[in-house]
Amino acid sequence: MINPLRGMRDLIDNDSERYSYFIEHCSRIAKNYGFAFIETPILEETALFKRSVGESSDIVNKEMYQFTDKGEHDVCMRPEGTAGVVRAFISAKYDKIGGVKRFFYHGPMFRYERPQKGRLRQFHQFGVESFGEASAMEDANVILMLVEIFDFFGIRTKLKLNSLGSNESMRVYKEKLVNFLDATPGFCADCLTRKATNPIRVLDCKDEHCQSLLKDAPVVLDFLSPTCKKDFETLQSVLDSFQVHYEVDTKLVRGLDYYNNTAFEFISEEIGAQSAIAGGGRYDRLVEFLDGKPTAGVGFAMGIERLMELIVMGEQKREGYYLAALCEAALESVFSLTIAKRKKHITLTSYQAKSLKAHLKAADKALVKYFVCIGEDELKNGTVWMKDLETKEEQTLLINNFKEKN
RNA sequence: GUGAGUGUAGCUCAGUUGGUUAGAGCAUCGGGUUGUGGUUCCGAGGGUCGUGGGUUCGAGACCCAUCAUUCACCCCA
Repeated sequence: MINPLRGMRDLIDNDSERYSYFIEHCSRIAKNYGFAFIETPILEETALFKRSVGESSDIVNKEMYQFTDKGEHDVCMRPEGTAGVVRAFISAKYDKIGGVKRFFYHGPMFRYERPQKGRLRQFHQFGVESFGEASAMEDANVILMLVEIFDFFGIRTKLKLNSLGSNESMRVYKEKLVNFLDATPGFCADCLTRKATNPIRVLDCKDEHCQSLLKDAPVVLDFLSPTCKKDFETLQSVLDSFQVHYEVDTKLVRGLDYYNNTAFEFISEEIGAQSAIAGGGRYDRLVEFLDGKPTAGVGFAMGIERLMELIVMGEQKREGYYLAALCEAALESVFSLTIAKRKKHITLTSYQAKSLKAHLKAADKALVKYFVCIGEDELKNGTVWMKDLETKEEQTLLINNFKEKN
């Protein structure tokens, strides 16, 4: 028997239903917010991710499904969605045209990691990217959209918010932080390596001792320029006005290099250690990184598998017909009735003549609303016998009347 | 990449200190005399006990290896 690869799962039965339910309503909400569907290739040039996600990130360093294809191209299965959408934005020359463009996407992402609860090698994200709108109102806009999505699905979340500032202020901040780390002994081994590779990652170390040492560390927000500071205040006041609860967490840093200013993360406490269910922020320099004209950008991505654990589906209601033959002679007309009924309704049938009881059992299990059968009596009279499996009402009607019935 | 736990029927699991033909519940299928489902009663099918080696008169139980899986670290959605 061939099993799926490690960390890869089939979307089947209950899961596939929840998946399409999730996509359906996220798409609807995204469209209402002015976003249009985009689908980009799963396979891209490796350079795209190296330049956008960043060489210092673990995603690029050790988690990419990277290989050389038959044409000797260095390619990679996308580990996240933003890079591809930005590339598509530039490929379509929208950076040159200017104006505002908003996209939403969903689909599989690939990271070669050790699987655990809420973490797969092939997983799915739903995300949005907004281009050309520099106002902090747009940051608020995408956050409000997430809030609406979580409200719709009845998912309880916590929102964490931070501002990373501009490129320059971040550079100054990192310097100060490294100075602080150098002057403070006692950080764990992981933190010491982070200090060299990506010092701001020290801030979200889970080690309690490290966290206590960080009490006196410099804080990003203190380094913001007046405009960045004002933008962050605007964002907060909009969220306040919509009664969106959030916590400013100056230790929130994102693992991807392209973020500036607003960074945010939605957390759930009900799904294990991998608690981030959505994350995003502003990336005003990313289009430029990928050879486009400087264009403001902001977006987010949600981890669909993590969210699916939190979605409770309502009870399935009965729907459609089950047509059955009680004797061999009725099989033909049952089948042609079935085909006719399918023009308008979900219609199931069985190709075998069986006892009424056996058919009723099957119809019941299939959760149809109406059971319809033809046996010897009906055949003789040109009728069908119909039972509503919810109300238990029964009736006999002429075949033609049944055909025309809605 | 690191650490710990778990692999017995489609699913959830029993299986005594190693001892005959490996069990239950659920699910599936069939039946309970006349053409009535979800709740009942009876019956049936379904297992190379993850795989490979070893210890033993004898292994589902013990040992080693291997694979898979789960959880956590790392990291992230």
